[in-house]
Amino acid sequence: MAEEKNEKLELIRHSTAHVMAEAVLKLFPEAKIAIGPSIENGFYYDFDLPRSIGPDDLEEITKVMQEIIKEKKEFVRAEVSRAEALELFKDQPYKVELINDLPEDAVITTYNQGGFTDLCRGLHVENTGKLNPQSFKLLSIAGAYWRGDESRPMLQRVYGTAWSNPKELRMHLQHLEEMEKRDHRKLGKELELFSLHEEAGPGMVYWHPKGARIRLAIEDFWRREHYKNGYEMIYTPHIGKSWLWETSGHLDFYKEGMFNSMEMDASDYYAKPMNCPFHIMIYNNKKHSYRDLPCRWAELGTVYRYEKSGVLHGLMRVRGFTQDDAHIFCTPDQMEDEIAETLRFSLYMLKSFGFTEFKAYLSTKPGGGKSVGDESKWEAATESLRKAIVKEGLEYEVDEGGGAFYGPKIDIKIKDAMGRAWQLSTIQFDFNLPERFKMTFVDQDGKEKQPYMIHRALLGSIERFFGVLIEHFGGAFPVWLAPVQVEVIPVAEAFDAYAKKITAELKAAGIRVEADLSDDRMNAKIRNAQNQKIPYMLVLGEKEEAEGAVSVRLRSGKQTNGVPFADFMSQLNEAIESKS
RNA sequence: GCCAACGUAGCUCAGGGGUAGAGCAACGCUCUCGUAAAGCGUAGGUCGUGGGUUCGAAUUCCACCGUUGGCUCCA
Repeated sequence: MAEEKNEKLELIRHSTAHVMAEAVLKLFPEAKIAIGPSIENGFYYDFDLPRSIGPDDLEEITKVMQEIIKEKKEFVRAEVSRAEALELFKDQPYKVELINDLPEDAVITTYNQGGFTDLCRGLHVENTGKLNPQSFKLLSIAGAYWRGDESRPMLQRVYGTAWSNPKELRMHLQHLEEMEKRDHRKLGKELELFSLHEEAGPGMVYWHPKGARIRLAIEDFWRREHYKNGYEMIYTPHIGKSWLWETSGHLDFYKEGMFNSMEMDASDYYAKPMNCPFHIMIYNNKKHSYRDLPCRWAELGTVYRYEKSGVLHGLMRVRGFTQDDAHIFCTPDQMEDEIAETLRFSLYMLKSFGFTEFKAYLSTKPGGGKSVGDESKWEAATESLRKAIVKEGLEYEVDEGGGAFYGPKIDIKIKDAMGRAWQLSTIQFDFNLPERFKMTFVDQDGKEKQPYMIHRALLGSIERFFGVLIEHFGGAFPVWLAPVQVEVIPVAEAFDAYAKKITAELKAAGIRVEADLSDDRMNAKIRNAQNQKIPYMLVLGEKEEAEGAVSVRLRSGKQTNGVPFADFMSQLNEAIESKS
């Protein structure tokens, strides 16, 4: 059923793209058209236009599209020879390029909807009348390179969304609005969590007190769990001499991603784009026995990468960020257990933050000699990754040849409350650095051997993870993460003393609590606390003071009056404990 | 880095060649209040930065910086 519906929507979307192309050609007869596929929730079409278009043009295009739809023009499929196709599209250079790139034996098909013919393998709805003029909407215009190639011309891409009826369209637009409301950049401002400052450095995150409280709650939990799971914590510097980056190979392969060097005492220092070389310095500080292994060393390591200006995005893509990094150094026969354990731990951590849907991506050895390390190592490592995924019963996809040159990896993507996928965890083998830094351990047979090195981040970067959390919870963090867990609200100044007493007791119990002693009216105080999405509001007045009780209002609006303070405390602690 | 749009008060936004506007927030005063915004008042801006055009630029033009939507990139 669902699949059938998706297929139908795909036809609608792709057909709408054709209608848009016809409309654009009507308005801009000299336009060159490129490609126009259906995508998730909609479609796009790429055009090479005589001038850049804006929102007003979208309206014009929409009107013309609606007229075309009303004409109920039939989509007619035709098979043509290569010569015919080239003749047909002789004024459309992008189409000509596509035709020339089709394999020898390809069956070339076109779709004609009366007046407009497009090179297309189909399929389409029977006629434009099957589309509803009120159930599509052109959303945005963006630049896109022809065939995604930076060196080719930049085309104008028009994005649209299309549905089978106006109600579905309305629901989708509402969904988009909801996503906008949850945007971490907007909520970060409203809830005073963090800020970015162009004058102080783009892509550098400033954590405000409330954001810092959440971060500390995340980090405390993270450290506790890492110690429980056999990790040691280490700290390493933020900058290092060029020797490190020459040895690691970063200066050869990754220099444009690094901040420029600082020259001091005739040496060049660089801000670290990765923590690995530093962890290796600690490893290489002494000779290791097989008995020492595995070493599991974790660090919330802040790294700096000079990301291109156009890719920065709130907390999701920044230039300075903290990886929840760890490196595992182990013997070949420990590898399989270590990988399985790391994956289990990773899923446990993500589940603790309320994520329930996961998908794994296994990336294997790149072809064409673009990799280091011998074949047998790659095979063994890839197999251990695959086994771990299967053991956890995870759904997974294999990205054949998608691994980095230095080793295979697993990436874990989660789905958030809005159904969007985010890549968080990564577990990667590294066959490059142990070689370059000449890492060894002494095995049972007394011979020096190279350890396996596994690089892993569970949350990814703390900044990005925070951004994902903000959007996942829409700013309404679970109690254990909420920057302010309890807001104490006296109904009038006369009860400030009781409010202070309750606040002090909560604070002494380690609760993140705030009292609103402003001269706002109680209603306004509730509204403010509600807008801050504080999980518990304690309203205190004459009755509560007399009974030593509190009236509890949840951010859901649910309230229970006259709760004995001790009862509230245990209810609160239970909520914190259960991470709900 | 590329294409496009945008940048006005702490925030959200209006204005658009001739003395810079609103709401919220802030501050002061009055009100002492029972579950989503009390009232009055005060203060707050080189209109992103630099340059050009003009008698005069926040407004027009150019360059730069940044943000946003995408593209490319993310060994």
